[in-house]
Amino acid sequence: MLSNQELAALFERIADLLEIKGEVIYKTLAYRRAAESLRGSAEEAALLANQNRLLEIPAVGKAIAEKIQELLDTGKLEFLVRLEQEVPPGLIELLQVPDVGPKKAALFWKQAGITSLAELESAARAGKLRSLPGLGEKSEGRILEGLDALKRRSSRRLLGNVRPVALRWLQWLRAQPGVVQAEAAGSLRRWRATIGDLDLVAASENSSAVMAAFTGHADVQRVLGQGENKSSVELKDGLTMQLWVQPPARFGTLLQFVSGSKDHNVRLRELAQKKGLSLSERAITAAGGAETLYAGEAEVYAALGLPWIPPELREDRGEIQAALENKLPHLLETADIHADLHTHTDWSDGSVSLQAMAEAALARGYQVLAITDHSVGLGVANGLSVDRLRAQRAEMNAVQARLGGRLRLLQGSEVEIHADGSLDFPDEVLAELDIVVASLHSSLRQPRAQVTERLVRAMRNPHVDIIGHPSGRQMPNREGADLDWEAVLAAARESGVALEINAQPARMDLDEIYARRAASLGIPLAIDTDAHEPDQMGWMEYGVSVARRAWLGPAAVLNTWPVEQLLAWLQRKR
DNA sequence: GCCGTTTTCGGCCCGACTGTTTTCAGTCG
Repeated sequence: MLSNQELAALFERIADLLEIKGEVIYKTLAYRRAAESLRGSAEEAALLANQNRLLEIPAVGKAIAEKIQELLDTGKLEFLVRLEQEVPPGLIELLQVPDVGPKKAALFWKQAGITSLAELESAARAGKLRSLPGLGEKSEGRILEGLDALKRRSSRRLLGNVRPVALRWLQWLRAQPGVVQAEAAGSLRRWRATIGDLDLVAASENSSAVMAAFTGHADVQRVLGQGENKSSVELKDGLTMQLWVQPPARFGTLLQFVSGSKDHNVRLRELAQKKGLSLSERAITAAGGAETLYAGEAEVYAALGLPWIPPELREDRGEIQAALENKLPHLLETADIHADLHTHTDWSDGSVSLQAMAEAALARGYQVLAITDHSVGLGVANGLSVDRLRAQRAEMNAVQARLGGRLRLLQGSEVEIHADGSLDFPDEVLAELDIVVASLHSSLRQPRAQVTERLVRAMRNPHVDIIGHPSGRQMPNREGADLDWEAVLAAARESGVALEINAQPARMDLDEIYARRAASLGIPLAIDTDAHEPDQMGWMEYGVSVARRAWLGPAAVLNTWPVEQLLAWLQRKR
């Protein structure tokens, strides 16, 4: 059974091959849009196909729907098989090289017989590229540098790793002479879980001085490009970074443009066009050619008849339509959170005492803290036996007595879900706890039916309150379990269990797609840091960002609820 | 290939930067 992600990858592949083949650009664009739309859809195409509803997927029309159906029915696609006979699939990897696009890939193939990265590299080293039409020595050199960069470059990086770097650069940028204003934009501003390049924007009347300081910065390894409005560098650790500069009067359109996403911007520009306007990073231009400049981003949206759209929503997942109808959601904010329901102490694999975690929660202004150390089955994490669990309750009571009414402690467990779906503690032990988070940590690679049934069985245990990091993914390397999400969500709704948005930057699990779908089904969500030390409680903002990208407001999230309501919910099945 | 109260046919975002091309094509975001 092909997942939406797998289908999307196949349509991207088709788009790449068509582009190299020289197909009209709008056809390849249609495949890419369909792929992106599948990625953003929580409803599995397989399910929609059964209900004859494939055409409901945005950007999927008759031709692509038929191809999805064929892929689901047969696991193959005749159209793609033929395409791969026409265009060598090895050419697709050439597109990863900076400065190599479909036209050059086709040129290398047709005029030099190159069909792989290895062949491209040996041709470049032998000086055979410079004689191709439209290329010279410099192009050949850039391609060699690009091949090197490709080897150094790891995949996308975690938001949690890049964000601190970005904030330091922003501080540096704001301190440069002539810089009036600066922001981090791009996927960082949209809080995507992973980041490719880092995009910074600045307002200045003296862009060349700012650009010179940027490209001359001590951390820069290599300058990839330098102009008046835009420069691009590779840092010593391999991260690539862009800086865009416009005068302060144009900062609004610049910030809007660089924040993306690309698809959001395309939609916005189409909307502008319908109004007879042309939107760019420099201005909004009327049909007659008269420019209007915008210093602020909200005014750009206003000029198009829209309320300001929070960056987290700018993924072309219906936000422009919602804005047009004045139906944008009121989004959750970190300040709405006053509980963390999944944390660890030195009773298991956390690094500090229960008392220290409680103080950290107080320092954040929380009203509720759940301590959920691991259960005995997770031996590597020093999981608690039943005896130790009961001993921990005694310590918790003592700490609670010292805290008085300032913070409500909940004794919980992050209880292992065994490979068969049974739990690591017997029911009578779970019944003693204030809160139970059940999680998968092992045997994540079980077949779909098995791992789904396992999770469903755990949810049906009447003592389970929350499913922790439901997919089990760990970015960038470990994929989540191959779950049948519709079955998981149906079981969650039926059993009254909440699903976690785990805020660890490497997890961010549920992701925004399934969090949005879960909330639309009325399933409560819990945003938890899974902190193993006090500082990690600061990860809450990453969890909140997932919720915002999922269009969630405070009401959808357990840890914003008034304490009495939360406690009542925890008692719901007892 | 998709899509539509300005269209079921004829559109489909816009500009910066680079290299090679003497006026522009390719790539990128």
